[in-house]
Amino acid sequence: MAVVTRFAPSPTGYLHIGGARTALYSWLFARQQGGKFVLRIEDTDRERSTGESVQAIFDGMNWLGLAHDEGPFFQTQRFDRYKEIVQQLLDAGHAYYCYCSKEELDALREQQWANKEKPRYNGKCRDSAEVREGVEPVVRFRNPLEGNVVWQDAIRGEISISNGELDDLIIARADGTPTYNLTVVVDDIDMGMTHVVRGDDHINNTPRQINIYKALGAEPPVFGHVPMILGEDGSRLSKRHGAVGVMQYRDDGYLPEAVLNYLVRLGWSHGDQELFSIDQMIELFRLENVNKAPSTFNTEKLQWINQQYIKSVPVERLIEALTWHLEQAGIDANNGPSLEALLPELRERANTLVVLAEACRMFYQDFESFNEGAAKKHLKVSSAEALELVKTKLAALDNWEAEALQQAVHDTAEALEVGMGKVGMPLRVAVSGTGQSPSIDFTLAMLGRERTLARIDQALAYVAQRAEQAR
RNA sequence: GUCCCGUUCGUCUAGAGGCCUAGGACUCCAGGUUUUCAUCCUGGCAACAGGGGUUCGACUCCCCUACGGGACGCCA
Repeated sequence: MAVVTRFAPSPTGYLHIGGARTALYSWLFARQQGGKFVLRIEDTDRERSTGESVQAIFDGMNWLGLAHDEGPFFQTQRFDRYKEIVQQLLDAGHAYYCYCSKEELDALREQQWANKEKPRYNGKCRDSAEVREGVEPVVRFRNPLEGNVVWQDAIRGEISISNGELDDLIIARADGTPTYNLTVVVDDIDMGMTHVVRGDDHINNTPRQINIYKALGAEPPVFGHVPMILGEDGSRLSKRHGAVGVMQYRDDGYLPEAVLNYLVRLGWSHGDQELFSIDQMIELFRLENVNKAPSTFNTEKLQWINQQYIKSVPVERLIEALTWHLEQAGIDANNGPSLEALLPELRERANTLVVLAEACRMFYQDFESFNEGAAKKHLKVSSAEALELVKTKLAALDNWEAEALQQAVHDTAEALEVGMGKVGMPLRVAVSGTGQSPSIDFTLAMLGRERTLARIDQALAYVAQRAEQAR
């Protein structure tokens, strides 16, 4: 039978990192098995579901490249189908009407809690529903009283829960709308789901759902419950931890392939391997190798992985991803050297695209002032001689190429009988403004003659001003 | 409280009874390369939650305890 998996978030917020990992695992499994990956939006809670959240989920999945084969399906568009199933369960005696009020139920829960019992519905309407005029009843599922529900979890192994722990859950609200545990089962049956990979907060729902499958005469799918992801401080991931929506990682300069690689390794591994291409993930991923314990998110490792990708991804791909950041930073990449020429050097020294975009800035924009620390250290009054001489030598060059440029700097140091640092660093600060750049020959070559000479003049003016002040 | 699940360096993890003097990666520290920054290279610090069993032998199997998490909604 062909494998079908799904990702079924409820649109009550952005796509967070834990959901993204669950989606990735589900997607990888489907791809590996040559199956289908379905996207379903579980929006039956109309109070909390929003259109923005739906869009945020689409954006996140799209950015990560986790394409679905079917859907997106919206549960709110399938209410007729759920009603049909509720009626079917009612007719077969697997469900019944319950007239207990919310107040009664609250009181019951409170009492049970006080008695140190597990709060459960007491089954008051299970056998003899006392019809109350003017009260719209809810529909409850008639859960078996005896026995255990046992399943082989693809990640956790065998899990067993006694039916005695379960109560008769509500499958349709008083207003007739269906609830989660029903819709999820109906959808997974209708959509032919063979494997359900989801967060382990659903472990406790699984036995209830299995009972519904049985009542409907359907075979339950294979379940795999993935552990949650904890925030950096070891507590539950929340907004407090900053970047929790996946799109935030784009904004912060991460490549989606790096995020995916980080995510796949968070809770899963293949020996000592750290870096996986998408194809390798698809080939090597195994649900049974997913860890059972929750894992803690670690930005430093994500950054390291991101850096590995920035260094190794094809340059066209890097440009594609970087373009958005250049725009955000207000940098016009047409106003200078080609990114194809520039990036091979710059990519070695950036761990995010934000940092990379900033490193590009000096090649496309002039600056008004020098970094204070760098200028103080390297644009000294005594640096003027070296700057003057190197400017003269550079200006005299016929061809503006790395080798000749390097030679000019070298000759200057030799002529003045000083170390390379005495010439290179003032020059670097002069052209970059910050004191940080790739090798000086490459930097000058990319910058071009005109900009280089103009910036040396700017630095000379600064030094002169400094000399003036010193007097 | 009840039930379910989990527990190897600070973090992500390897480990399927002898291969473990517990390996790799990130971070950190110390060196080296680099005129800067970064990359890169070398080396170092650092863990089997605790207690009982089972076994010739336990990180690996079983039990208990502790700790952590989850669930217990007319939320999903």
